[in-house]
Amino acid sequence: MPDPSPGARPTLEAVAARAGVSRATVSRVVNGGAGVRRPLVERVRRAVEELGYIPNHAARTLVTRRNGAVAVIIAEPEFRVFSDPFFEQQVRGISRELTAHDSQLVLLWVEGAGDYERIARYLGGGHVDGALAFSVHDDDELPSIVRRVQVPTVFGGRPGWPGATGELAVPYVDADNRGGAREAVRYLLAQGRGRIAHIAGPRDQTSATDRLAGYRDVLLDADPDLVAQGDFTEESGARAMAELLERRPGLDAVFAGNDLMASGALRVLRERGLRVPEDVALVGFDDMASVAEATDPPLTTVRQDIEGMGRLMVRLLMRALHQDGGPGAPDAAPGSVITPTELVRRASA
Amino acid sequence: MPDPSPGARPTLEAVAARAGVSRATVSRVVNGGAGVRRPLVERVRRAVEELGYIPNHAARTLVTRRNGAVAVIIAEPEFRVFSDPFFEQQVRGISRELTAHDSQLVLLWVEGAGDYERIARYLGGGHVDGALAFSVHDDDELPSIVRRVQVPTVFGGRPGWPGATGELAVPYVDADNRGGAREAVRYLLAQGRGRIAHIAGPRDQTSATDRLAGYRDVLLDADPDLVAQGDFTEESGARAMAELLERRPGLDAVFAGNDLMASGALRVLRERGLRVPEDVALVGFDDMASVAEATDPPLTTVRQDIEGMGRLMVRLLMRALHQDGGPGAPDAAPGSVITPTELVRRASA
DNA sequence: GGCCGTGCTGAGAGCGCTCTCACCCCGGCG
DNA sequence: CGCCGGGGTGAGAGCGCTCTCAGCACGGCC
Repeated sequence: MPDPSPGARPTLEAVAARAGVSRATVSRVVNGGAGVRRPLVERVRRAVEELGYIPNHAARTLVTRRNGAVAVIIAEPEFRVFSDPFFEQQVRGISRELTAHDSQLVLLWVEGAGDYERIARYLGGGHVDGALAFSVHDDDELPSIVRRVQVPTVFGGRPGWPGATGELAVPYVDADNRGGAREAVRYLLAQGRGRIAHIAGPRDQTSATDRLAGYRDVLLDADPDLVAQGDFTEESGARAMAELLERRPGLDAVFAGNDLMASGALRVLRERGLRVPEDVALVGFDDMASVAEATDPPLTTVRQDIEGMGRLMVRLLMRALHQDGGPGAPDAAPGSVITPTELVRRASA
Repeated sequence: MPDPSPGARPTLEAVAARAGVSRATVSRVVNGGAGVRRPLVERVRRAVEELGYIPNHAARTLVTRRNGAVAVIIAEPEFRVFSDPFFEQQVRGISRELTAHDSQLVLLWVEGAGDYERIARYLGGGHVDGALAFSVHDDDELPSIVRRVQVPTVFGGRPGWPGATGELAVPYVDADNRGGAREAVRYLLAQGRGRIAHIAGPRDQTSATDRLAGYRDVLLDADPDLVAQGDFTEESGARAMAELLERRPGLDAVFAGNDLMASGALRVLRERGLRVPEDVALVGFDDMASVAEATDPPLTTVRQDIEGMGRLMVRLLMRALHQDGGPGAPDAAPGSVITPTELVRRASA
């Protein structure tokens, strides 16, 4: 009875008819009900309920030019993308915050370099209100694409391409890698450690170079041989540790660029019969639960609120979106945000 | 010059005007150009090019009732969802196939039990053409929801709830777990192994119970003490192996429910001084690269084409979608598909 | 040579919604 | 008591596209 033709979804029109009001009034009620008298609101609400009315998204988008969807762009540089627990947490934060903003998450998986054309077309097609992108490489086309198609975009991780701080700047959210690194090193210093080594992450990722910079900020005249190169993998951490031990056997502390490398370093340290933290104190970065808490001894490390960063990316984007929305405001670029880190003391240092 | 007002995207109308044809003709060309004379097609194409015309998705959806989007529903039972390499590969397959079908992937992350209401509303709102869901638990609400809101849905993994083979059946894609298990056990048999143990995965996942069933298919009168319970984690594999060794020290082969458990079992085997495969042959399942190739010795295991399964899920869904599309065909449920597995011989057996 | 396909093209009617106005009704004021 | 102003409501014009159907030109047939 409430639904005359079972196949067809009820429209605004149907609700209006049932409630005995105009389409406009129903629309107002559905969108918050501001400026509609109480009894009418009630009546419309009831009609919506009875008919099981659900607004047609496409129709709404057609006129409002908003589609309540945000693209999350994943450029796959290597094998692990998803499997990165880091990424999972970030996406979770994004998903949650998006839900809170009544928006959907559209996943755009870039399938290699040739695929950017497709991405550009999609982004340019106005299918999404904005986009979120991750730690793009320095030569990535993404920044120029989003600029060209004018899609508000927030990046995860500080971009490192030349000019990223100037005219090619993009809004981003990143942890305070440099500050966190400084804190870690200062902590080691405070523990009385004198020869603090660093295992650095890949040179083309700002998260790695920023941490290295933080290390140098504190240890202004650090012995260059106390810095070894890794690539954020466990394996590379082990290799770097071995190298370090060979070059500077007397080192008494290691600040690793991330937990994975710290874990590799720890393995080598124990193999060589060095006690942690007695002989060598060890600090990681990330506070990746599956690693930092699982090692023996558990890792003292620098925590960053990854899920929070995801949420923040969305919030930044939403702010930019609501600020103007319409075209003609080419530079409503949301500002970037650096989120604080926190030293988590466990047993390794 | 081609673009009079820089802010505004060109519409069909604009293209029509520029090409000197009607909107209808432009529409025809944009959608394939069937039934339009050659020269006109060219002219329209050129106009599209010059204006940089991109069809408005919302407008199209409004009339066609198709939105070129498919929801991927992730119900998060435990911590790792994304981080599961299994899942990553599946999503990659889905993403690729969806792209081939010109569709988008909308990620729906279920945030706990109370969140199903939101999911139902979204699915019911006709925002997506169909949905893809994964290895739902037996008491999951998802199947009943998609049934209620009538959204064509394909499941990944054979559902195990009561009635799943009858009136509550849903279309799914799964690997031939049972057949693969049979092959693995037969292989062990052919190697002359007589006391073959099994480390089973969680009882509430059909992938695990199917593998156990396959094991039993071959070893009809298997000693019940040769089966130990695990939960698909490395740790549980180690525990189960220890148990097995205690109960039946004379076992000469182990078929583990997945590679992770096999890896755990391998660890324990070596700790006890047992040689693999000389003393105990070991076979895993999944052929998860990061595990099966990394162990020492590398694992003989049963491979399943995970990415292919993802693609298949999409293909099944698309078939159901194109088959009818409109309402009124309540039971256009696509059939299920079981994909073959393959035994990969490495050094562990 | 007239008639009927056949093949293209264009006109126009929506799809379901939002949003601007015009309108109406009422209270307050002159 | 008439007039003005303001809050509440409805009418109607689109948003950009698809799709049906009418119309037109052309060729083959009787």
